[in-house]
Amino acid sequence: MPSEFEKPTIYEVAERAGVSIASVSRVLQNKPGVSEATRKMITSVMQELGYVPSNAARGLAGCRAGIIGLIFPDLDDPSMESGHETLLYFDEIIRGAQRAARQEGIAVLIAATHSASGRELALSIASKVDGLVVMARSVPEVDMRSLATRIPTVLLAADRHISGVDYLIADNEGGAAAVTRHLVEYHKYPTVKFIGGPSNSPDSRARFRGYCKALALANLEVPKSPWMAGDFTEASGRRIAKVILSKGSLPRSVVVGNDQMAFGMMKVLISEGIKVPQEVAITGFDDLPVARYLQPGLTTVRQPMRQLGAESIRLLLVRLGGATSPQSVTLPTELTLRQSCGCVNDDY
Amino acid sequence: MPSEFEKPTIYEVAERAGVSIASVSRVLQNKPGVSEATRKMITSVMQELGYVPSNAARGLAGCRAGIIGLIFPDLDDPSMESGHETLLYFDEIIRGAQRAARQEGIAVLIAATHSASGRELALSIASKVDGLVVMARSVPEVDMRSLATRIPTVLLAADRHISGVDYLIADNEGGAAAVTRHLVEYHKYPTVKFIGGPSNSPDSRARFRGYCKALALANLEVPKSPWMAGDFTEASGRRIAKVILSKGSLPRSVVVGNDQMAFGMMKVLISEGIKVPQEVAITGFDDLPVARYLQPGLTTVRQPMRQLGAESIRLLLVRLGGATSPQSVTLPTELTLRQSCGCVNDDY
DNA sequence: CTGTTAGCGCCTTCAT
DNA sequence: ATGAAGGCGCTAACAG
Repeated sequence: MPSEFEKPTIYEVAERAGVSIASVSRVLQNKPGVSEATRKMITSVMQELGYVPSNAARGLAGCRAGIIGLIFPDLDDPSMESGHETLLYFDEIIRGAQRAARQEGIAVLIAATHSASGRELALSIASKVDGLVVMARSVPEVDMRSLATRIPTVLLAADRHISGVDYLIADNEGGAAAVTRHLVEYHKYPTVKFIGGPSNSPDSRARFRGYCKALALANLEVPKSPWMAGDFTEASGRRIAKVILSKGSLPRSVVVGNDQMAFGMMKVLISEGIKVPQEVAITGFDDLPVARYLQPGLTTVRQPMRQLGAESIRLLLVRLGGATSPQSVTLPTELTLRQSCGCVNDDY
Repeated sequence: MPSEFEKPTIYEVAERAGVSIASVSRVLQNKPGVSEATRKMITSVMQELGYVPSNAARGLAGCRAGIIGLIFPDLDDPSMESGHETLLYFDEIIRGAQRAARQEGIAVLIAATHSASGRELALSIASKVDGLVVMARSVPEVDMRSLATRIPTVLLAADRHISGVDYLIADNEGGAAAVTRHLVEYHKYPTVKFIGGPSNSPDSRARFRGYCKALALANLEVPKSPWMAGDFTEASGRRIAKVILSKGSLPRSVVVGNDQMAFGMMKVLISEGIKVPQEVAITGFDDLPVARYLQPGLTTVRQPMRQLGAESIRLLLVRLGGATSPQSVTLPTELTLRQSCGCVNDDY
């Protein structure tokens, strides 16, 4: 404990102000029961001393820690040439959460669960925070269940398997249905294939459902399962594109489960001389920042990532405020037309 | 306190194990003085109860909170069409820090200082963490000074004005010199202009210095100040490009202070029919993920953002471990050649 | 309106 | 090797 950093305590403030710690505490929390005079007096002493209440002590004394934990899977695929790709999506959510939290005066703790460590990390985090926002697939379901009994939790983009937690999801089904319909009805492409993500991803499954619904609505044949599937990484998109190329014939259009895979596919296809969208139309899902910079611009479904983050905090606060029953919220998605679907839309 | 969430305490564990809390505490910290038998016994009881020590209590009892705070400026410019742009840079640093922290078993609290709030937020954060990593320009220097006396701090990308804190910087000067030299010596462009960022940005200043050094080394005329300057946003890059266009004549090449401004400039120039790099060569600084997706790919200087994040944690831990004197570390940057400088490098 | 007094959960001597 | 007791800084009843 090499601490040259001596922080003043509530006692010093009280003594210096000639009052009891109770009054100081009251002032700290803007509670009634203090005369305006002494309140001012105390306030000024706090300023003078540069007093900052110890969060630990507060937490212990029964109050909240004033911290919310965000848990995300650490999806970074070391096989990727640059580790950048997976970040964007979560980072946007984190940013949204961070801002909402700050408005409420509470801090945000972030934690990425390295594949294995799930349980351990989650518990360690849980002991430091008042509530948890957990991204689907970052904590094994068993552990999630036990976690949820210890601490208020909001699950992001997850299926509703666990009771007693709040759920927050983007309208994957609707979004996927919208792009599919666009391809089918507007562009009238003869074939529209679907490329899924990990089979255990609720997002991927919901998007596939939306795709199927759109097909059914157009009286087209509805497949039982995705045409092909990757793992939501750009690398898997590249792999899939190569498999497709080796098949000889190309589908006229393909709805890809997320942007990253769509990136990978487009790269490979274009580098092999295939024209996008003239020969194959491609759409993504998420609307990552990069989507608009691609050549051609990627038509995709925009997830309200910031809002997801912000809303998750709101839900948690409601819960912490003593909410009766957990909620389940779905945020809308939005079809974003660029050029990769065949539209001539100019994005700039 | 609508808490149906009952967490077991060290007392429950002790009672259930038929020992005193002291022993439990010893086990918790892997301290000697406990027989192997009781140690096992206690451990199993903890498992059984799903016991997790309260971080607040620990903090209070003199130990550390096990949390490090990251403070960044919330640069999001509402005037930008999409708020994405500013994120990438910080997010990478955060990611790096987050990982390094997790390896050390400590958590990371992130906070973005909304323009005004600086001081307040910083203090609130400071009470929750053991140490602080602060990005330049996120906290006013006065406040930073007082903060630094209360809590161990690492300053990122900041000038060394404050004593008693650690400094961590990327080699901006060297990087800028390297691109400039590339333009001058390799491409032999007759003119090489420099576009700066905010005048109060240490990064911007250092990069300008590097640019000047390279010019001097080539016996070229060295300007007193940047040719023009923006505020590091894409929007300011667009504005600058328009100004340049209105001048009539274009410089053959320009070293831009960061990637975002370079993006903005390229967009405008290209949309006005100017050929990059045939008519104007452009380089950036940072190597944001998007840089490689642009047409043409942006030649830039790569900052080791992840490493910056990781290293900042390491420095802080050294300090928390009772380091004698604060350090000052500079991480190398790397010239990344793509097409916007005139190279024919194929990045895929 | 103000002060007193218990704890909160854990760590840490000091005894045993 | 183990247990008992005090205290960390603060909040939350209670008394005055």
